[in-house]
Amino acid sequence: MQTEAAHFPDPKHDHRACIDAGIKAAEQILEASAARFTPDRRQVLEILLRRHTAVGAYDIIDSMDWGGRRRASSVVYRALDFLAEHGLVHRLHSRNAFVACSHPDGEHGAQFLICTGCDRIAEIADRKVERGIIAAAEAAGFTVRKPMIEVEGLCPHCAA
Amino acid sequence: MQTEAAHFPDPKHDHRACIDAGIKAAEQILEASAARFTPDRRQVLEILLRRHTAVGAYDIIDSMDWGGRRRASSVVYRALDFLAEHGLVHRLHSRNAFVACSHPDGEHGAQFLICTGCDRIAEIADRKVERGIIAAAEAAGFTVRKPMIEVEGLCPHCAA
DNA sequence: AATGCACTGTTACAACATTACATCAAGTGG
DNA sequence: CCACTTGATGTAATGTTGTAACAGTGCATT
Repeated sequence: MQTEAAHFPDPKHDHRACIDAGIKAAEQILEASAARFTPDRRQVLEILLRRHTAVGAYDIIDSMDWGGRRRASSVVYRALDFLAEHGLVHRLHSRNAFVACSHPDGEHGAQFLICTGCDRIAEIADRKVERGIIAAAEAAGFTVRKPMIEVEGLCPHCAA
Repeated sequence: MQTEAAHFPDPKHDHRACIDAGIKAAEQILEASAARFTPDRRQVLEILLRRHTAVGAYDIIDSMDWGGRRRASSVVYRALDFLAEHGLVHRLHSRNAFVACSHPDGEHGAQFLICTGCDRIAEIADRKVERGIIAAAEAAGFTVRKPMIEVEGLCPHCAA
């Protein structure tokens, strides 16, 4: 895997297109592993794709269109677990919230840049950072399984 | 600041000494900033120092000696907020739990190695990792304010 | 038709965290 | 000594996030 360029899209980018791309990618990935893309799962992913921010589970519930009838939180947590297993969403521990994966290509570690100005998230996958962590851990005899890196700060638009 | 060696102490180390050292360091730091080291605050810090693991707030409450009378959770959260402000404890977001700082020397970023075998935590402060994160963020035009790095894996004793 | 399986829906609850407000104790200036 | 301020404590109530357990449903397979 290459190092991916981090990406804070212009606030006025073609958002419809990036939602469609995310859904399409999900369809392919799920079809490839014979997993079902049910209406709840699709809707949860769409809600996350509609924003470039992290969204709390209960916020997702509020956004679900269930024809007036509100469902229990477990419905959404189940969909999120499923999507996370397939690498389509990530959990942001520092916010207790979830974000759509910006490059859903199977399992991958990731680092998140979280703008405290506009709440938007950029996901990067910098191999150098990952290697640095692994090296520092090894120096302590520690075997890395799952690095979690979440960085708060200001995106280019908010810093300006 | 130098890069600090990560540290998973031998399970049989002189634990009494490392608690005393932590308390003593806290006394100095708090005296220096004219902050009060009240009994609740001292006891919370001691409970965290007694373990090398992250401890949940309600677990701390259960461990407090209040002479039989249980206090409300806010008492402990207040003490934790205070200790965190003074750099004496850190919050582990991936666990919703708290850990005593292993080198309380004023403000510092930190990375945590979390053993999923024995739950013990090692805190490291690797400048190279920190610089790597900052560099990767800068490449996206992102200004780093507060990096959070928590790595799950296996400590030397559990890997063996 | 019977079976098995993945998914759905609901209740109840566990775990984590904050707000609001009353009270208390120590220090300060009158 | 008293009134006042400030920081800390005590408590109840509530808010937020996440799971466990179990019944039901739809559908493909045998």
